[in-house]
Amino acid sequence: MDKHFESYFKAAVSVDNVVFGFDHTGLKVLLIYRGADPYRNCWALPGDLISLDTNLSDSAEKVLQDLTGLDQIYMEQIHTFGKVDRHPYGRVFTVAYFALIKIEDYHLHPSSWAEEAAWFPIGEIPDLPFDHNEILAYAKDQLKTKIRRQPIGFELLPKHFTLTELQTLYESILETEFDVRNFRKKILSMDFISDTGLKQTSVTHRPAKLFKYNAKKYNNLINTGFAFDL
Amino acid sequence: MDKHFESYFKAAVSVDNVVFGFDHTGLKVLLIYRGADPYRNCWALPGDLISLDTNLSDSAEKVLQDLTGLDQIYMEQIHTFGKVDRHPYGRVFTVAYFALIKIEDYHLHPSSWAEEAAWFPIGEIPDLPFDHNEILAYAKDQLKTKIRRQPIGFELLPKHFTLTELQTLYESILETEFDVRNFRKKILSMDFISDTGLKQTSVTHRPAKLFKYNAKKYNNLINTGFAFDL
DNA sequence: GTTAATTATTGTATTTTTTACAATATATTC
DNA sequence: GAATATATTGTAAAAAATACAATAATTAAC
Repeated sequence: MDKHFESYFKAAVSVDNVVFGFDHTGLKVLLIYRGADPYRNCWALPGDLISLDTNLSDSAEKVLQDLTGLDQIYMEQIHTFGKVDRHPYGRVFTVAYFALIKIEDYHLHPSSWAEEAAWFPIGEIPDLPFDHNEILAYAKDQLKTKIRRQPIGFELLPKHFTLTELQTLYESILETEFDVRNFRKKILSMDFISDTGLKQTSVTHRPAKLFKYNAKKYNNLINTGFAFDL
Repeated sequence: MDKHFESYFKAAVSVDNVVFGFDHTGLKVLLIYRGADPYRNCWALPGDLISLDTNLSDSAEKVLQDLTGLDQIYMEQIHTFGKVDRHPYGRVFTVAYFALIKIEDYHLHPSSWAEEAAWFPIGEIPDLPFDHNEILAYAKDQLKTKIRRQPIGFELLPKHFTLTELQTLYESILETEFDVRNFRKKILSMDFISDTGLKQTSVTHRPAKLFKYNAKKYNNLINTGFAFDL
């Protein structure tokens, strides 16, 4: 390698995950309380510097795995942020991912770099270090766009869910309202949500039917030119 | 800074641009003939390592500016590629952008790192170094998705264009066909393509009306909830 | 066990959008 | 002016989106 190249190999790259969860109170983001410098003792997005011997996507998955202990999580790269001064220790580019998890599956697994982890309602995010507020805003925007065109909303719900829960999810994320009858007609006509035959229990009113998302049926559909759109 | 961090600051980051152009023969990509190692004397995507003192987006714009001499080009970050072994000189992450340019505005401005630059039809791309074929495939896919939902097709056409040219552009990129009457009805009903009052000259048949894209009208529309969709 | 309270479920008519389809118009060249 | 080439336009049918409210199933309270 030419001597000329050396000056370029002085950057670091990190991954930052925007982990979304959802419950009856609305959309939530998982933040960690930093236990190490820089910005020790701040709430921040879970993220980490990438080791030179780890692939980019593996790094993002590892951060999430360490944090949640969960496997097979829906994850997608959204954007890379690279302003010169975004990190106090030097030139650090960060690749942001968003992840969708079923909040009920989550149990606290703070990593070496996190003293604590907690869900924050999307409307009550504190000031975050680095450019994490910007990253989060970008991720929220992407989620809104993506959830309308791809069947990823189900990643945020329990395996079995009611149509009311599904509608509430969409209304909450898209910040809009749907007519109950029309929403159900549309969702069911897509034919990849199937009735489980089960019903809610322990509710104090008429129990709703439980449905599940059928990924196989969806995949068959898109091969025939179908496009999910809400 | 803790000694612990030093091992992370040994990566480089580059930008690679997928520059699309369009003429009556179809969609094209701008490749450069590398004049420097590694992969000297290969056709490749135009790109460059990022200096530590340059913002990410500025780097991407500079590569394009050096190459084309053009300003105010439509550009968008698409994805970051970071496999461990993608670069022979060390750990290099690359942030890919796509750019859309009006092919007629382009005049050759090879940079220090490019001996030559040329348009390649999208169907006749040679084997490229690094993971550039993968990046290009990703970019093409993104273009297909994006061009249906945002009025970016106009970035590839001359300022004044005929509806036939516009239709051919969409048919070519989306690899589909539209009915002439329905296409025109739909486009014109959107009301942000305006008749210039001009007509084609030097054609050997009935000359077509020339239209132009009205970005101001489009921006007004989206503020009223309108969503472009083709 | 009847009533109240709470949420779940379902249908239809109207409007809007999409689709399918072919004849006429305007220019040039010979 | 006849031939050639592309541009331009309308209408009917089908499909999708919208607007709108009454009935059903469960638990809790009495």
